Order: sequence, then C-alpha cells, then structure tokens
Amino acid sequence: MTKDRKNKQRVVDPEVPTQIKNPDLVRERRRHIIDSTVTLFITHGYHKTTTRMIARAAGFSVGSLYEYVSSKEDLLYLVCKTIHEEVQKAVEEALADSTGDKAVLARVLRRYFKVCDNMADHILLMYQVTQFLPKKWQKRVLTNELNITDIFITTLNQMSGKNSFPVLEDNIVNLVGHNISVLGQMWAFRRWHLQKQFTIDQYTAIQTDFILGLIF
Amino acid sequence: MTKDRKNKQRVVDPEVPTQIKNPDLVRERRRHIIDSTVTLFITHGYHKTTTRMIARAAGFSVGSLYEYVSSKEDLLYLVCKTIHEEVQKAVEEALADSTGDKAVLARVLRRYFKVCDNMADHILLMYQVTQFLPKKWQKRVLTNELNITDIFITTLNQMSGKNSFPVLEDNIVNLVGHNISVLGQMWAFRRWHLQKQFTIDQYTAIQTDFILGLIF
DNA sequence: AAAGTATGATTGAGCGCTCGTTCATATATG
DNA sequence: CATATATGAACGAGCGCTCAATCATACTTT
Repeated sequence: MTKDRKNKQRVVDPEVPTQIKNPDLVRERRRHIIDSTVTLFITHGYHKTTTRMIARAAGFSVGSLYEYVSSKEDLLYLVCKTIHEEVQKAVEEALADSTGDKAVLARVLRRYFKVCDNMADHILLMYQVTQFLPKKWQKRVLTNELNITDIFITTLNQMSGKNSFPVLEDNIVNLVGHNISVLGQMWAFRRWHLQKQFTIDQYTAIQTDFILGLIF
Repeated sequence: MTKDRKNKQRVVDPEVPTQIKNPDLVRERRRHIIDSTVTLFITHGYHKTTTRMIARAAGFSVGSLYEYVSSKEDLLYLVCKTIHEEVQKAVEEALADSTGDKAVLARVLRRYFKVCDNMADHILLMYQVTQFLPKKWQKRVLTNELNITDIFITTLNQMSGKNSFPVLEDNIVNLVGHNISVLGQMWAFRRWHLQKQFTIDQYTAIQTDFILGLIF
C-alpha cells in the first residue's frame, strides 16, 4: 500500500469540485444535492446530518457525493449561500416598484411578511447554521444577511420626503429598516408560539400599524 | 474482580450526580463547572467544546468532571437553565415596581435593554444552543424563554387603563410584549452591526419612542 | 504516638464508537 | 481499449465516557 496521505491537496475554493468533466451535469447534480441537504438540515440540524444520510437522500453513493462537493463544510456554505439568495430574491421582488405613498409601503410590508412566513424554515435554518461556517465564509454570508436590512433602509430613503412621506432622519431610517427586517424574521423564530394567537395576516396588520406609526 | 458491568444504573434526572457524598461540595463545584462551561460554549460553541476542555478549564480531570455531571448533554441542560434563570431574574428586577405612567414604562424599557446589553453573550448562547437539547428538556427551557415575553404582557395588562394609560386590547398587549422582548434580544444578535451606528442608549431611546408610540 | 484500616475523592489511559473522507475497483459509454 | 463515472469497504482522527488504580484524610486500635 504505502500510500502517502500527506499530500492532502484539499480544494480551497468551495465552488470547484474534483474530477467530473461534464459541467452541466455537475451544475444540475450540485443543485440536487443542495436541495436534499437543505431538507435534512431543516429536520435534523447540521451536526446530526451525516454525509451518508445526504448521499442516500440525494440518491448517490458517498463516493459520488464527493465528486460534486469537496467537503461537508463546503456543502454547508453552499446551503447558506443558496438559501440566502432565495430569500434575498424573494424580498427584492416584494419590494419592487416601492416608490409611493403610505399605502405602497403597507403593501411592501405585507409582501415581506408573507415571504418570511413562506420561507420560515429556511430563514430559521440560516440563523442556526451560519455559526458553523469558517469565519471567512461566515462573513460573506452574514454580510449578505444584513443586506435585507439594507434593502429596507435604501427603500425608505427613497421614499423620504416624497409624496405624503415626511423627511426622515438617518437614525430613524436605520432603525425602522432594522425593525422591519427583524420583526419579519421573528415570525419565523416564534411562529409556533405566535400562531396560537395570530394568523400571519393579523400579525402583519398590527405590525404594519406599528411601523407606520413611527414614520407618520 | 468479576465486576458485572451490566447494572448500568445511569442517572436519569440531570440534577443528581453519582457518588460524592458531601452535598455542599457538589453544589459549589457544579456551579463552578457550569461557569467554566458557559465561557467555553460562548467562545467555541457546543460541539467544538470537548469534555476534556471543560475539565481542564474547570481545573479537574475528566474523571472528576463526571462525578459532578452525568453527561455532556446534562451539562448543556444545566447551562441553558442557569442562563435562563439569570436572565429571567435580571428582567424581573428591571420590571420591579412597574405600576405607573408613561415615564415608568420608559424606565422599565431602559432597564430591560440594559440587561440585554449586559447579558448579550448569554442571550445569544441560549438561542444558539437550545436546539441541541433533547426535545423534552428543550420544551422546559423554551417555555421559560417565552416567559420573558409573558412578563411584559402581564406588566402591560396591569398598566392598561390606569394612570395615563389607555385601555389596551389583548392583541395589542400581546404584540407589544412580543416586540419589546424581541427588540431587546435583537440588540444581542446584531450588536456588532448596530454598534457602528448606535450606542445602546441611542438604540434604547429610539426603540422606546417606537413602542410608546404604539400605545399612546 | 505509631501503625493499621476504612472511606471519600481524584486521576488519566484507554475503550467503543461515530463519522468525514479516500481510493481501489467495478461499471458504463463510445 | 480508453475514458468517464460510480461504488462502498476501509481508514483513522476524534469524541464521550468508564473504571481500576492511587492518593488523602479521618478514624481505630494497640
């Protein structure tokens, strides 16, 4: 045997897998693996999900799995990144054509809370799992996570002073943006408790009053 | 010897350790172990903290460690429980003599946010780590966690209609209670980002306006 | 006081096991 | 035959946890 295991040669960039030639195949299967993994992570968490489970769920052998993904950590990164992109995209769609008056802002909020409700599992997963990423990747993902707050902040800044909107000072804008994104995500966190008392629509309605109250 | 290892006699209730006789000693050392563990969990997280690290940090051997604690999971439970009690106690103190007017509520909020700032690491740890508890214990801890929201809800209910307070409907009280506890804890979550723009005092001031705005 | 004994407390090498990862081999494709 | 892809047994690092052995101290006995 005398294999020298010392030339570890670990793949550093998580984007690049090992040896399979057909790039379309790779893309498709990676996507498939990520989807399977997300489901497993949601139900069992990161640490209790083994690579064997992942392989099985995706319909591969462990060996094949490692043709498409360079490590479990890599997979974790991909999962975080994918979920974030989905959430970000959904939020951006919800905020489309968001120049307007009070009623428009209310609609934006309604859509955003809806997104948080639909993607609750994913949002929760991101919060739980980001902490296990290596610091450098963590930063990349977390920076993105904050972007959702920033989306609201820039949106509010655009609205400020126009139509029926009062001119908002920076502090207020920042905090309102923060509160919006947080109160949405808190629905994901505390859903099971809150659902005993509110539907998502009621929650949305009251929180909207709440937020509009601060602005007007 | 011919010891029959079969009489496993595992301790079920996490409160009860194994064989050391002096109960005061046990209490004191447990406390010491828990404190050391909290620090380790905060810096490394639950899974990356090994029992060997814990023993070392507490100044024991692994063997001794297991005289005071029946398993790593047990220790996790104790950590969660302890932190929760500390937070709960701090919050209750902050809400002492909370019958009064607008100004009193404002003071209560100020105190609460202060607690969240002081105990930020602990609050964060609880959120991160509860998920690794066995389900049955999870419920016990999480139920408690929600108590903090409930403290605000009952406090608000007591204030409702008295002094300068308007009569608040149930829905509003519930949601305001929820928002208060959440916005405080969010300071712990997003401290590093928020601190770039706000001091805890500024944050408190604006959020207080925010919350009072909804009530009045 | 000295020697003997019983008991509580401490230790750390090592057991059993899990799980991420690899690689020699098999199979499919062209 | 050559090349691309798939497989899962085997590896070994690392972990939680145990327990026979050792130390420390108090209590008895002579």
